[in-house]
Amino acid sequence: MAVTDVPPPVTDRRRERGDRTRRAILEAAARLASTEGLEGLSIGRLAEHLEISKSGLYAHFRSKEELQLATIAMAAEMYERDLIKPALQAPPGRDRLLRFADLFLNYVRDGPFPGGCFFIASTMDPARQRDRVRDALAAIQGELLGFFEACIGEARELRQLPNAIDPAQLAFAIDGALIGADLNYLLFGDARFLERGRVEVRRLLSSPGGA
Amino acid sequence: MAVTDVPPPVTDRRRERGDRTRRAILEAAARLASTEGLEGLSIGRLAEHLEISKSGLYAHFRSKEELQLATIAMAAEMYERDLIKPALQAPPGRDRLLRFADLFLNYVRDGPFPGGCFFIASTMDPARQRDRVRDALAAIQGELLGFFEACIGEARELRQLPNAIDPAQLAFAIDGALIGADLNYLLFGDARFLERGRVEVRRLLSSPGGA
DNA sequence: CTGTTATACGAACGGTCGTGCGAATAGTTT
DNA sequence: AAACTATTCGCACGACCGTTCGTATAACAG
Repeated sequence: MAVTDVPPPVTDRRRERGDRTRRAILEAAARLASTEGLEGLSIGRLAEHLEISKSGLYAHFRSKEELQLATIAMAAEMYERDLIKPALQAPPGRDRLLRFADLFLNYVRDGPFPGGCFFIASTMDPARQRDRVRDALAAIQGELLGFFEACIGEARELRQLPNAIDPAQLAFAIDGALIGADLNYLLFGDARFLERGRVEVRRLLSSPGGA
Repeated sequence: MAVTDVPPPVTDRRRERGDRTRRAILEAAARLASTEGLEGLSIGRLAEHLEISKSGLYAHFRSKEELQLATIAMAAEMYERDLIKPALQAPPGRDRLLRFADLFLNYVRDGPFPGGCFFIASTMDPARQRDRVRDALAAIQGELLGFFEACIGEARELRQLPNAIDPAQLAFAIDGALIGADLNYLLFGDARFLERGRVEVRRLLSSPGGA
């Protein structure tokens, strides 16, 4: 049966162009969605911003929900590339977590998303009422909390944190400090809140206070 | 000049009906805006939900922005009545702050706003790009942080907290715990995150760990 | 009663939304 | 060169958006 299962001899270089524009669309969509929201992001404005036609853009997605899901996936890819991977260069445990927090807080101010953290903005978006959007966002937030907990577990093994702490609770506290920094920074336009987030994460990870 | 400056002898009871419907509109608007967002809240749907005509509703406001601002004011009034005033019944200092946190977290789950905390949702809303909306939200968030700091100051005078702590930093941390509880609860639909918020606030206010 | 005024309504406006379709274009393969 | 196909476009649709306006209603004043 699988006589011609050899993949169509790599010939299809015809799809390259489409993939490139698709990526360009999604990067602009992610940027725009951080300020306009996933639901408020309109296909017309996005097309205008990219200087292509509305239908030419729309041809890449079967519906607005698909565009939203693809935008979330693109944003996740960007966070992976810009924050997670660099943080993994730091030694495990507390150092890695501190590195991530610093990278994140700088990303809020100088990163590609003018509306602060893309995922915090999306979590509060009306689009979260679509089940598939909610599931996608929850999966990513779950991975983030898992990453925090993993670092905390490593820190505990390295005796950087007392054994008594609850990793899930501490991960929640760190997450809250980062979210609070993002929100207050956006609302007041005052970078001191980013510094408060930095300080708070360090305080949470300095063992004496402990669990 | 002011011969007839005596205010029209209180006669105007004619405005009573309008004020009542205006309040009804704004309460429904605040509820709806917590899920649809301040910008996504449409006049048509709001009118349909209230079973009045679109123009009848619109007559109460000169523009959508005015509706948004009035909705924010109504929500602030509700928070004042349901959270701040009751919290002030508790003794000053740590007790008052803990009482507020508990009230807030219950409000997220059982309060009149199906989309969690109205103000957290609104802060991430595209409507924040309107200057007057942003200013109104920032003023309220500023008052909240101020309330936290005041309680922390009282707690310090009552020797419930060490003198070394930074009230602004601690207020920021408490705010972050509450925001994180709201966000994660909405995203995962898991009430354990509300409990994590409760625990975190208590941990932050138990002096030993301190600043 | 008549007159006044606050309140609500119906209908319509110009625009933009998401979405579909058939034709034109461009790039690759024979 | 011709044939094929991925990509893009122009155009149109029905629905809803915020907003305006003229009109009806209903409560009060005199």
